[in-house]
Amino acid sequence: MASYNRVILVGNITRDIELKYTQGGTAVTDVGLAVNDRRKTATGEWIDETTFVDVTLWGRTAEVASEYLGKGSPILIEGRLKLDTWETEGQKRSKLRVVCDRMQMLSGSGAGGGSGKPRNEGSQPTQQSGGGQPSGESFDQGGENPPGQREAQPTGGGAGYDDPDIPF
Amino acid sequence: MASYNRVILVGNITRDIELKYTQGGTAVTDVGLAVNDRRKTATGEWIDETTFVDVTLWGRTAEVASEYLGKGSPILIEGRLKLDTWETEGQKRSKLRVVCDRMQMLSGSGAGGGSGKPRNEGSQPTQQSGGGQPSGESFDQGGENPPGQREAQPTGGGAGYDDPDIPF
Amino acid sequence: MASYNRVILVGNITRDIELKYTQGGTAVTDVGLAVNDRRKTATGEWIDETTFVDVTLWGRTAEVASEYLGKGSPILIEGRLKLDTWETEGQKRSKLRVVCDRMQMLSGSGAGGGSGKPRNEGSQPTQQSGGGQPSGESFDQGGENPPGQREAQPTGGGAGYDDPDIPF
Amino acid sequence: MASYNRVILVGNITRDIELKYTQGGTAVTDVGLAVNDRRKTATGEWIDETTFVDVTLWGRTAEVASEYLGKGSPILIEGRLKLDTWETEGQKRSKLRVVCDRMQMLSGSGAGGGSGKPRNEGSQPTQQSGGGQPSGESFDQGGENPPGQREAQPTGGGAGYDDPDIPF
DNA sequence: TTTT
DNA sequence: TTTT
Repeated sequence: MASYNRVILVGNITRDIELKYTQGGTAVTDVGLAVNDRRKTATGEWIDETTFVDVTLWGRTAEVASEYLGKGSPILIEGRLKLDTWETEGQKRSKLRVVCDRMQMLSGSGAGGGSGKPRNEGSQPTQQSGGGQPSGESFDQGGENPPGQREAQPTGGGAGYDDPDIPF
Repeated sequence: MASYNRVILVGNITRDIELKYTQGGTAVTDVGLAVNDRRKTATGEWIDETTFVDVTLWGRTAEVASEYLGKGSPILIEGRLKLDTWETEGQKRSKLRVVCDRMQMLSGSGAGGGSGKPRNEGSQPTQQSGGGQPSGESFDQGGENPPGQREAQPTGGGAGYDDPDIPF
Repeated sequence: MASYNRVILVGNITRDIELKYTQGGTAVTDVGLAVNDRRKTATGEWIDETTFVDVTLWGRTAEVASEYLGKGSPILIEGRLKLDTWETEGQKRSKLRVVCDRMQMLSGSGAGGGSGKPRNEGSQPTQQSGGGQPSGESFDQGGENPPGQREAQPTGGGAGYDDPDIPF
Repeated sequence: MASYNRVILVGNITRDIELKYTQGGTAVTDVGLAVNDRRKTATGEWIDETTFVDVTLWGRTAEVASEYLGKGSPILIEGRLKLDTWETEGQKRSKLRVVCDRMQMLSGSGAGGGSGKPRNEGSQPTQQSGGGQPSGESFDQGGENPPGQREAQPTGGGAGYDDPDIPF
């Protein structure tokens, strides 16, 4: 019954970012991430092993990514594993991906493909971006907040499960 | 400029939970956590090393903890390191603690000190509890949500930084 | 160039554990893990979403798992994502899995399907088990060790990349 | 009984690195890390909160850090919390620190204070460095290794718990 | 292909 | 005691 699901990756984006919007107006994008690992074989050689992962960004995080990041950009992703399942020609298929809860750009200011100037239109720059998902109802009754809340960007709307644009 | 701050601990609660409320009505509690580690010394002996950490829970998470958990209860905590600083007798002091973003009870159903029946009054049982901090404004404009949002318990209010009850 | 790859999961084992040995004598097993998550839909309902992941355990960790764990057992896994790739009928296929670096049993002493008595033959009980992979050469020149090393179970041999039993 | 202890930090080094060696010849260093976080206050302002943490690096990781990193260098640290305890003037004191299991430089090649050319003498460059602690005895019986072992730098010796140079 |  |  206990459960926990956390993935933390640092890697490079493998293709330019295509921002989409759900019917409901929520930004989404599927970022390809290459995570390189060096490890030693039995014979003592170092091999490079790359893990390619698809990472789904939602809401403001998706928008920020599409503005500031592109192919090659280094990022840190915090998210969770998610199993997509579908059927093709009567065949059940499934695929693990990562749904991003938090994204952190890692390119130094000045490095290409990274932070600094927006790629597309202007917008308030966001180096660290979390929570593409609106957290539903809030019980905030007085303009007060406990301290310590993470940078949870307001998201630009939301889309229901029945949204035809959402592939999962 | 890049930054990331994540702590994940599994351990046992070292003392019963004292729920407090800030002036603004937000629940808070400081949970003592003992994390045991076994490691081998130079001489090949196994030693048990315990790390004691104070973990701050906010909002609904704090309430859930005080209802269902007590001394000895095993839990998983996801949070971040936070440096408290203060002055005593002209001396600057500081202390690292963990601020909890997510709490997961680990006691099996039926085990003492854990989940199952509430310790105090009734309430909707919550096995996994995240986000004691209200996420501020929501831009949710139409009852739609992107899928994939974590179980973010509604919090019972909020308290500002100037809240005298909040020790940090 | 920077990279990091970390997965932390808590879930339940979905099938009994089949221990295998590589030609070189290393224990391996592929554990099915079900990670349950509750999240809220757009309409405010709670849905249960389960992520099924295959987790590869090596060496002593695999042996410990096969001795003490079975279908239903709750465990915590620390590992990394790994992309398996192969070809079937001229079709490139790939699949993400998790390779376990560390395993932690979560069943309370007394709970079924968990720690406590070995499932099969006897062996020194190991609650937390890490590092199925021998770390290769050691430069340890004096029988001394820095403190703080994690419980790295001795592994039962090793198998090279060319080992025909290893599927990746 | 179950336990887990994991810390993952990205931040900037706050002071130049002083490499020390234990009596046994193991390299050690205590790195100051500043982890910056932005969060929103009750009144909607963004505040910057910095968490200062001491991180202990051992063995090859310590050496690599002292060669390639300095004040300001961005790094990712994977480690565990450790409670140091001591007594001053009859007063029990304690302090949480992080013991590093893995270090990843994050400065782009070319960025100052980071990777690229060694700071001091030459050495094989190591971007990602893990495991300052020798893993103790190995049961490797045939020169074979299972695949998938992480880049575990050979460590430069080891030091026992009774080593007077080791402050914990 | 699945666990609580 | 502090970094960007």
